[in-house]
Amino acid sequence: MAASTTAERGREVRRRLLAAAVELIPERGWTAVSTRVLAERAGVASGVVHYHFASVQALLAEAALEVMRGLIDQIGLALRHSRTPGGALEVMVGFLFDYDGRDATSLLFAETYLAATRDGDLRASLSQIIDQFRHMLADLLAAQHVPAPEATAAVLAAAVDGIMLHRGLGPGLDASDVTPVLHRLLAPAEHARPRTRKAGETP
Amino acid sequence: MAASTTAERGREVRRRLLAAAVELIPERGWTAVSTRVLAERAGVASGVVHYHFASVQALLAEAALEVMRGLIDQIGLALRHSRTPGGALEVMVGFLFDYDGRDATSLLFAETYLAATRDGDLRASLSQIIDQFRHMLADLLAAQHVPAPEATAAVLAAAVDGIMLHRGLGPGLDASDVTPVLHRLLAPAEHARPRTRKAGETP
Amino acid sequence: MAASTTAERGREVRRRLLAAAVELIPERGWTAVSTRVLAERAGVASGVVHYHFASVQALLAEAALEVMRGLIDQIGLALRHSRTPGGALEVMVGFLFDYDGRDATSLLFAETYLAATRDGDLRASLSQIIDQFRHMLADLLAAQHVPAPEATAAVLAAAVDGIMLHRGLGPGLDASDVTPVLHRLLAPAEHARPRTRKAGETP
Amino acid sequence: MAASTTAERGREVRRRLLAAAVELIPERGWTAVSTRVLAERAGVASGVVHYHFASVQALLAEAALEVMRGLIDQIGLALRHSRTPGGALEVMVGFLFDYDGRDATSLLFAETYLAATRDGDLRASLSQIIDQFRHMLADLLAAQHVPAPEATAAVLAAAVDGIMLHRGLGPGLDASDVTPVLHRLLAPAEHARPRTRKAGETP
DNA sequence: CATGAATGAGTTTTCATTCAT
DNA sequence: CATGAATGAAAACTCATTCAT
Repeated sequence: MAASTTAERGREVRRRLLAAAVELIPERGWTAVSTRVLAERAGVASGVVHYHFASVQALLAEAALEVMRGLIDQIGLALRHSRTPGGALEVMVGFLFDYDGRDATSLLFAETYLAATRDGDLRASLSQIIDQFRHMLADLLAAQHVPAPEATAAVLAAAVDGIMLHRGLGPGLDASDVTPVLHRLLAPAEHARPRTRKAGETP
Repeated sequence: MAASTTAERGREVRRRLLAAAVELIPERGWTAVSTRVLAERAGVASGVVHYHFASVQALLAEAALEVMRGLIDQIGLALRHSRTPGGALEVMVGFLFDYDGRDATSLLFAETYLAATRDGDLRASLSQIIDQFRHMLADLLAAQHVPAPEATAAVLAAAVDGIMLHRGLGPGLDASDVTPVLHRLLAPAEHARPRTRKAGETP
Repeated sequence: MAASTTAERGREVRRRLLAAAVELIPERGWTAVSTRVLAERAGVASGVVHYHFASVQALLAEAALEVMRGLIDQIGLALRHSRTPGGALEVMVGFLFDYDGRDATSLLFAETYLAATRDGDLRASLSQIIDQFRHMLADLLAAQHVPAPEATAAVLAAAVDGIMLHRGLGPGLDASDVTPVLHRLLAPAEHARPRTRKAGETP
Repeated sequence: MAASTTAERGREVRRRLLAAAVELIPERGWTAVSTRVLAERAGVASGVVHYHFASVQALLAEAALEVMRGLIDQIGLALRHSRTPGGALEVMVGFLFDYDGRDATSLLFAETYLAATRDGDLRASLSQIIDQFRHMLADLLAAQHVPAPEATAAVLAAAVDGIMLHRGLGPGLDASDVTPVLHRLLAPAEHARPRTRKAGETP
């Protein structure tokens, strides 16, 4: 409202296009999102898409990465409040089971993973996001004395994505079943017989 | 050799089309495999595709499912020879790290998972394959006294697919790092009981 | 007429597209010949263009080269009947002034020359045609004892094209004016003081 | 330096646009020079093009004609210093072989010639430039007693452009081969009179 | 069984030009 | 003077599918 300069309206249109992409990628699938539907959904003329973005691919990538960064930041924030490995896992499982594998967000993730296999730039950006998340999670696990925190974080992150993927195929993976099993990934530290660890040792 | 009846040649053409699809899905992506390209790769006339298959989608689905069934049968066979939970896991990790996440087989899996989110029939078939595999793995784990064998099997299967997906993004997930962490998924029965760990043992 | 097999009708459509290109290149200019106008002029559906040709460029190139080869063959044929250098020149000037620099054929030549500067394949093909013509003309001039036949042929061919180009800009280059001047290109043998030349000597 | 009035900055922008056009016509081809690219290259906003020029065509024409006038003036200046027909020709050949037929200047000439066939105004302007050059050259040839000076000038100018055009197709037209042949165009006056040729002299 | 020509709607992208600011 | 967002038509090209042979 208010000012509405030309530049502001331009930015608003750009934002609408990104929002349209976020809706359309899960609805139709990455490769089926066309200039035409994007423009229609955003309520703009078709030429506008390529005025604001170099290509449809670039628009989709920007939109998808924005959402993924947002969600991962959110998870990161929640994780920072957990104080035990079990707590961290509860947070992640909590997010995971907010989605059922066939909802817009899950599909957006899956579509983006796959699109990344065909687009080097997207792959690089996505890879960076995953890396950041893994490091953050690893730091947390390390602080909670989970052994092999880097590898554990990597496996945990991958497992979560895999579960999301499998849940897309149908029911059969309930939080109540999955959670105790995932807990085992962090368990050794607790279950193992206490032993003395030398300073600086990489667990 | 032999007769080469018309019917036989027909089946041969059908087989060639399926083989072409298996090559092209990873190469170009599910939605980018076209009639023309399929016919070219199979060395047949373009009209043939719709003679043998109801649609391109149907052809792709049949081809992909065949490969997936084949690979999963292979894993099942290998699993049957394992006698400990650790052995079973070695088998799965062995298969997983035969592929690097960007090879034809990994891509075929990923493409098929995603295509299944848009195609009900494909989803049903794929879901059935995964289910079968889960049950088989669960039976195996149950026989080896792994607790919660169904859930463990489900998480393990999902984790393997998730790791495959993440490996597609770039390096950073080596078998040597991943394997010990995955072992924990099966471990609790053993770990729960205090035991002495030898020096240098990887937890 | 008669048989009209599918294949025959296909070839006929292809021919019509080439003919349409030959008309449209001079009419609209090389870069302004679009799929749509080609299909319209040929009386076929738009998709047919890319069924028969890899690209519009490829269609235009094939069409233009065909015409150029045809005309140059015609000139070659006529030249073979000339018995003196003057006669050869009359033939070329005769052809040149059949066109006024703004007719379809002249424009097709000019357009093709220019398109060749942007398309490597076309340049190679056109270059070959010009080379052939130069060699043929050089042989003729050599047989008629014109000194430096290769260079003379090259200059003569270039001059003819240059005159065609300039005639496109407006009047001012009449055959009656141009012909005697062009004759000088062949003249030295006559004008020069007779001298003894060794066999095989390149002047 | 100094004032930098609004008007001055306006003229500067105009100049930058013309310079951009001179670069872009050979780079991309006349018809492929777009408003956006022009504005980008000139470092100005896209709307500016239509503020300073009636159309892109008009901008391109003005830019191209300016360059052509400049080059022809340069040649004219050099010609004025020549005192023999041979000297004049050396000047022209010197300019011609400064370019290889595929350089920016040659392409600009070729592009402009062709654009002129589609644009009446451009054709008129270009025609005038060529005419002026022909008259100037003719006067020079007349002063040096070359017969039929007008026609000779016209053929010479056309031949030079034709050679430029042919050189664009590939190698095969070296200055050392072409020059002696072109000399014949002016030669009759000299050659007609018997003379003694020194050994090694290039005819 | 198989062919391959044809269709026509679909795709992404580029464009000159306009106009409110 | 200049900006830069927007328009809508047009570009080349691809596609699954149909069908006469």
